Amino acid sequence: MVSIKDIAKKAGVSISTVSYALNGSSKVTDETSSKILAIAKELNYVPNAAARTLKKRESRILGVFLTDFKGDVYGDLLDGMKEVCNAQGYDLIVCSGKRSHRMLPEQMIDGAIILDQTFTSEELLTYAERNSKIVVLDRELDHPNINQVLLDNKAGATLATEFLLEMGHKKIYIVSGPEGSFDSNQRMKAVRMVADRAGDVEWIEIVGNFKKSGGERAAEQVINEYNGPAAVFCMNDEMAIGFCNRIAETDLKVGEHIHLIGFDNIELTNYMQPRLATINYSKRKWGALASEQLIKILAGEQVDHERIYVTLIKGESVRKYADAAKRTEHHA
Amino acid sequence: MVSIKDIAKKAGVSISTVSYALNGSSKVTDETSSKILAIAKELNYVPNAAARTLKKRESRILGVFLTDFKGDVYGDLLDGMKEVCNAQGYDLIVCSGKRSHRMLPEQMIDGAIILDQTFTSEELLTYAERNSKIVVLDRELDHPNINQVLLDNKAGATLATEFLLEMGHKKIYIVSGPEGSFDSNQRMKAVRMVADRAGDVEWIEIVGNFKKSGGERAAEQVINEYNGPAAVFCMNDEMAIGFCNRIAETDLKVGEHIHLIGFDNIELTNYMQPRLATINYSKRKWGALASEQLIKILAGEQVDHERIYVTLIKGESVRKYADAAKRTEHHA
DNA sequence: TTGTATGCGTTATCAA
DNA sequence: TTGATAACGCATACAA
Repeated sequence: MVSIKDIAKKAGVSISTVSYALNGSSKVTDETSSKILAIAKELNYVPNAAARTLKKRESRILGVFLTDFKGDVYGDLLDGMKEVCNAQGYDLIVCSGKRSHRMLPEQMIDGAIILDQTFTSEELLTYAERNSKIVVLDRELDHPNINQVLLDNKAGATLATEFLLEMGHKKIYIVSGPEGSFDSNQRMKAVRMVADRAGDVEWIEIVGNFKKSGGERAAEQVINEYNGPAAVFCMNDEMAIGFCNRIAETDLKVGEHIHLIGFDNIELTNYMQPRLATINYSKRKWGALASEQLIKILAGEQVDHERIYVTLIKGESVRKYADAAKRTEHHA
Repeated sequence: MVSIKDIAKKAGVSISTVSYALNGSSKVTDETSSKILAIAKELNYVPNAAARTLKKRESRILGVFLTDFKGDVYGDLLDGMKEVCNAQGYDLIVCSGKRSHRMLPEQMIDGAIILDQTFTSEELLTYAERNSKIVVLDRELDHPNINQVLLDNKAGATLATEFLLEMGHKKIYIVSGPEGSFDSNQRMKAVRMVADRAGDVEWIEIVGNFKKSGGERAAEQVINEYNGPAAVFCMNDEMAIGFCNRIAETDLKVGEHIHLIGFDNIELTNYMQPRLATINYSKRKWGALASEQLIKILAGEQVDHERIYVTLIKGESVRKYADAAKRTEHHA
């Protein structure tokens, strides 16, 4: 490993001069500076990140933590984050798994964006209390060192539920996320509100897990209880896909007997037959905003919580109850 | 920030005793050790990663570099890597983009797995020469500090091409990856070999880019030149999807007029209508093996290059030429 | 068993 | 404009 000490020796100057030259300080003559730079290049000098981080007490690296690497949501989200980070002179690293948590308190990274169920809120608050800067995308958390950039879950769930009602459906299954999921709870509240206000709606909650398996299990129940067209709101697209997979093994048809809407508008929904109705939002914008907020906190700026707006995407996976009933009759 | 110095002060011992105690050395009495541990906990002590890395000259972090975060291939691959890394006491971070390259030479990470076109081979060789440990998944590179874990591209392309031939196709379009892509070049060689051996086969190369847009552009050309059933080998599934999307806007039908096979067996292909024929391999195993190799190199072990085996997945996107011709006739 | 002292590679303060 | 020197937090050889 070649260090500034080696350069200093070869150049016949002190290490501080080398440091200045390498960092482009104007305190050093152009002549010595260029000599030093030449030698640095010749020796293939590369600064040591650990030493720099130790001394400067910052790494210029931000970390984003994901529950797992498998999610279909992440591509654009991470791209949005990276773009902003890089533009602001930060690197972005993606981490997953419990043992990676340490990077935050150990100050390997300057701040973290959390979309990760393996962090408890207590854990995050502890880190925040010790002065870690954090942006959360998957929970509400109140702390001066924590900022929230959340999906407008209530608006999304309201849009989805109202869409089902508008299409004349009276029996609605809700497939939720895992117990304790913030997104799921928010969405459930909105569903309840809309359904209760509508009056003559029967709605049945099925606890899911935001994974395909949850959708499959929910489908199982819906199939068993089937006695006429039913509407289903899967609280994310991945479960909706699992749901469809299980339905495809039966005589029931999505968009005819089962009317299905998801949440997230992941790319795969474009290729489903029929096209899945779902809730859309800009993943890229979400990521970009999260990074912006984190960088602002790091700069000591005061920032408010942010919200990501959502829209309804209609798809043939949901059709009118009347039509559906007729078709079913016809079919029977 | 609380450091071992603070603990030492509070415990009335020296910093070295604290360091020993924290690292579970047997050199220190259980009594003092537990006292120190208690104080450490009380003060919320967390070791500083930069200092530890600087001193120990290793970070216990491995990095995987991806061309971008959007790829559909990555979920299981990264999971496989993470599993092995964590089991061996390493953390895994995922990086993308040119500015993240520095993490390798700056020794923020102990080693790197490369699946990233933004690295040139010269760059990687330079790092290897300076003693960075590297595993490449997307090119051949010969250096004591570099190991290869490559897909069996030739086998995959051979399987794909032979399948098209077996199904009676005589006109085959090949949609390649971007200029200079190792995977693409390997696959092309195999295609050439198989096609030339078969004799009466017309094959047309279309330069692609491994992205949807490349598939769309290729479809454009195939549509324009269409004069009867044609077979198409897109060198990855993503291009095959773009291809399908463009075809869907015409009267042509995949599996009837256009016979399409991809490469990668990404999840989305399960949901395509008709199901895309493609080449499959275990992404999880690929990732796991890459991590294993890297960790072995780091441990100073001598390792040989590895190969990931592939299999053919038949799908209704490719049907027999005879049938197809008949159907086309019927259709006309 | 514990303490002293040194160095990892940087940055940055203060003198020269 | 440059140099000597002191940190940053930790691990460890060596002394006590």
